[in-house]
Parts: sequence; structure tokens; C-alpha cells
Amino acid sequence: MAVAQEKSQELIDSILEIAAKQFAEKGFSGARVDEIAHEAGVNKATMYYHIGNKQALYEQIFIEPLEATLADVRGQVAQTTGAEARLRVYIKCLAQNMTSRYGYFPAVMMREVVSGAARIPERAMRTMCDVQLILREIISDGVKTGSFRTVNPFMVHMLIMGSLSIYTTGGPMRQRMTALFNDYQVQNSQLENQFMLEEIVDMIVYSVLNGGVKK
Amino acid sequence: MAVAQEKSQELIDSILEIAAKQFAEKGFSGARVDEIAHEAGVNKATMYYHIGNKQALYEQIFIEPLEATLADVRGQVAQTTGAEARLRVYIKCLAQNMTSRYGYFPAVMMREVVSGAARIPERAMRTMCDVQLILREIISDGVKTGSFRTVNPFMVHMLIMGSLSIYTTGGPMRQRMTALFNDYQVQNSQLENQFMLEEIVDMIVYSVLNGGVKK
DNA sequence: GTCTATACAATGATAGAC
DNA sequence: GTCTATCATTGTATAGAC
Repeated sequence: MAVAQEKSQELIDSILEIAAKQFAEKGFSGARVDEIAHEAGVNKATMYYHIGNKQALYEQIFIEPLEATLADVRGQVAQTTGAEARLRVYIKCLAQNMTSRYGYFPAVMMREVVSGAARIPERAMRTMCDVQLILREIISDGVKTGSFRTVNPFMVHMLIMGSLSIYTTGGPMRQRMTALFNDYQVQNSQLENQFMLEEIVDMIVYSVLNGGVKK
Repeated sequence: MAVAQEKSQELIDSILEIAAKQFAEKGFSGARVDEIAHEAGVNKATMYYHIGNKQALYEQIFIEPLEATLADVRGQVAQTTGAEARLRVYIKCLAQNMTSRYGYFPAVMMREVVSGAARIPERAMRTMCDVQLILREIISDGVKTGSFRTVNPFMVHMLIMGSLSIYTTGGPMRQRMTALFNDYQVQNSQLENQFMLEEIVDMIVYSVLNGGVKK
């Protein structure tokens, strides 16, 4: 019985991964149940038997990415000392999770944010709060020791999530922009390079540091 | 004939405004042609006669908000002197357009960004480039006079658009967050107040200024 | 230019056999 | 647990009368 459950869970996980990518690409209304089932290589009726309807399928995809990210951030921040270093690790770790293993997820989340956040499960909301609490602790620590200026932690959160979201999801948009700038003969160097993320981290850290970054 | 054209244009404009709000709320796939026609108070067939299909309807809504914003930003920046003041005006003016008259538009744009930007008309892309060129000039001026540190203008653009987008579209999301923080008994003051925008502007300006903001 | 009626193509969901 | 076949509904789009 335990084996059967495990196998069933494996099936469900593979469906969820396909579903997440479809939802990320096309949004809730744009994603097609038929296509998800087909791409996942399972019969649609089977999918409904295991998971339920489209809405249930959608809600499921929020859990794993967020909870894995929380664990990762928590672990990496705990291994680091000093407010500035911790802030850097915090941002970079978020970015890593948003670009690699769960690279599809930011698109889903951004759509939710602009759609009124109504479909985000409560459990996912709580996980996001937990992540943000880590940031709050880093900042209040930095302010206390004097390395950070007095900033509203929610503002920092918005700066981080806003720029990371646009960075991780906006690849195609940047490509169209770059093409146009080329037409305009505007220099647009280093628009799409490996140092982009580093620069974002630097900008945000700089906006928080007392007296700017020492080079 | 001129009068008839004007009246027709009025009708089209009113349809476009309703359409824009529907697309903003539900996305391209989520918006319903029936509902748009109904809310606009016109017959669906009439709407198709005047505008074309759903795609054409969608593409139209990008033009006016962007071109009006470009004109507004251009005008206000021209009336201001000094790199820092200009940067502040630039950000605030963008924010104003994104929250008042064209408050529905950021949601449409964000969806497009995460969807691959495939449905944005070329003309709209060009307008966005023009807006960004204003920022580039402000920054290169600030760097030249020494009031700004050397920053990648595209990074600043991402910081601005990212945080403003999340700020303008993320109201409901923040509400859910705030409710949860209350459960957690976490102090979350000034999360939703009139100074929020000012704080965003300050954070971004600070991230660019040489040696921090003088108070 | 406008409206009624309808064609036509999906899409989410399930009943029922195996 | 899985699959085939099918349904009910809804969605975009247009033909054709006025």
C-alpha cells in the first residue's frame, strides 16, 4: 500500500510540474486541461481522478516552490554572518530559486499579484510571510548595528521582488527592447549578461547601506 | 461625415476603455468578448464591425496609455533642472500615470511581460523605448556632473518599473499579507499609506546617488 | 451602421466499461 | 485505477435582415 501511494505521488508530481509550466506560460485561463494531461502523458480522466478540477491543480503548484525556497533561504542565511552579507545571500538565494529549479514559478506568482491574489492558497501566503520575516530580521539587525540606514523593510521587499520578478520573467521583453535600441543606434551594452543579477543585488544593497558601498 | 467619424471614434474609445479594464482584470484569455460588449453597452456584432477581433481589440489598448504617459513625462522632466530632481520627477510622473488615469494599464503590461511580450504592438514598444531614453539622459547627465554614481541605466529602469509595477498592481496581495502579519503579531506599520510612493522614490534615488541622500 | 440569430470550435468535466 | 466516449457549456465570430 505504501508503495502504491508512493507511485501515485510520483505521478501526481509529474503532472504538477507540467501543469505549472503551462500555467506559467499561459495563465490560469489560457492553460488547457487537455494539453496538460497530454503533455504529462496521462489520460485526462485519470488526472481528474487523482487531483480534481483545474482549480485544485492550480492551487497545488504553489506549495512546493515556495516551501523549498523558504528552506533554502533559511539555510543559507543561517550560514552567513553580518547584515550586508546576509542581505546579499538572501537576494541571491531567492534569485537562484526563481531562475533554476523553479524558474517557471515567478510568472505564475506575478500573474496572481496583478490578478488580485485571489487564487493563492493560504498555506502559500504563510510561506511567503515566513520568507519576508527573514528579510525583516536581517534589516532590523543591520539597522541596529548601524550598517544599514533606517529603511522600511516592506519597501526593501518590494524593491527586491519587483526587480527580481521583472528580471527573471522579462527575458523576451528585454530582447524586443534591445532590438529596438539597436535600431535607434543606442548603446545598450551588457543588457543580457551573467553579471546582471550581481548588478541588481548591488543596486539594492546600495539603497540600504549607510553611506554607500565601500569599494 | 466628419461628425459621424467623431461619433464613431467616441464609441470606439468607450469600448476600448471597458476592454482595457477587462483585460487588466482577467488577462487576454480570461476576458470575454461578450462581457466587454455588454459592459460597453454595444452589441457584440457592432463591436466586431468597428474594431475587428479580440486580438485587435487587445492591441489597441496599448497605444493611448503609453503615448500619453510619454508626453506627460517628457513635459514634466523638461520643466525641471538638475539630475536628482529630474529623476524624482521621472519616477513620480510614471507612478502618477500608472495609478490614476491609466491605473488599469500596469496589470496589462505586467501580464505581457511574463507572457513573453508577444502581443505588444511594435508602436507601443517604440513608445516605451522613448520613455526609457529620457531616463538614460537623466542618468548620463547625473553621472557626468558627479551627483550620480556610475550605474547601468537599464538596472535603474528595472528597479523603477519593477517596484512601481508591484506597488501599483499589488494592492490586494498586500492586504492579504498584512492580514497574515497581524496574525503573526508582527508590526507592519505604514504598509498601506500615502507616503509609500514617496518612500519608493527615495529608495531608488538613494541607490543611484553618490554618497547617499543628504537630509 | 446596428441587431438577431446562429454557426462552429473549443473546453472543462464525467459516466460507465474494463 | 485507467480509458473511451460523450456531454453541456461557453466562446469567438459572422451571415443576413433591417
